Amino acid sequence: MVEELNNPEYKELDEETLFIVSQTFKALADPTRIRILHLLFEGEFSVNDISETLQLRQSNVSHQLRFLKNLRLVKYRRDGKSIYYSQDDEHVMHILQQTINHALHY
Amino acid sequence: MVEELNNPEYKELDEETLFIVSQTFKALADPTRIRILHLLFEGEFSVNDISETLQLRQSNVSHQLRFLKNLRLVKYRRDGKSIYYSQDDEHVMHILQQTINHALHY
DNA sequence: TTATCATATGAATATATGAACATATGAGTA
DNA sequence: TACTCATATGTTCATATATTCATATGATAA
Repeated sequence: MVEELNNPEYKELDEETLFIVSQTFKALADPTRIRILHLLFEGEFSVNDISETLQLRQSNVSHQLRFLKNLRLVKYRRDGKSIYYSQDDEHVMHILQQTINHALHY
Repeated sequence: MVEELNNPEYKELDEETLFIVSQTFKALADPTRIRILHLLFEGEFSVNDISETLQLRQSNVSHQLRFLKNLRLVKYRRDGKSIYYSQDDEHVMHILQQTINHALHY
């Protein structure tokens, strides 16, 4: 049997997986997006709600939401003139929650 | 009782937590660092091992390891002329593993 | 149908990041 | 001690990213 430390059979991650994983973490790597997702733990919010609660420019919020929407981390629905955003990826939100808790307790 | 969507009691994350969390995810948000950490699932490797296995410049590996070391995601020990790196944060490595598996199955 | 309001988009800019090269460092060993 | 080798560091460059301002879009309500 071959030694683990010198294992010639090591299988690298394929490029697509690498891309998906890095993109996922990139979404969580920015303080503004973390603040938005953290707010969405509480429920559903319009762009304006988010903008006012977090004191961020409307366009900034909109740009970040587009990013999160492209990765399917959030979903939205229209109600009247407003568009309400909410979380749409349990797995990623769980990881965020875990990591926040981890950070809070150290 | 106040409506959830308009909750005046919402507690934002404090700045330090926000920083730690974003830094942690930043470490995992780059394909090169993911490849290095993924390799470290297999055990302990010298800078040269990593450089050769992953076909990366020595200085690039060294820079990335410093980043990971600053966040205490890896540790090292010297043996002879080489320095061997290994994982040093179970929690983060677990999250990486989870997310890789998640990506692989979708 | 038109006006209005909420949201999205585009362009510009400042900053952050990743990778490369050249070279310094410093422990091990001859 | 002096040399060598593995690793670390400083600098530079190209690219990516976050944010802002100005404006477009498009659905709703008058």
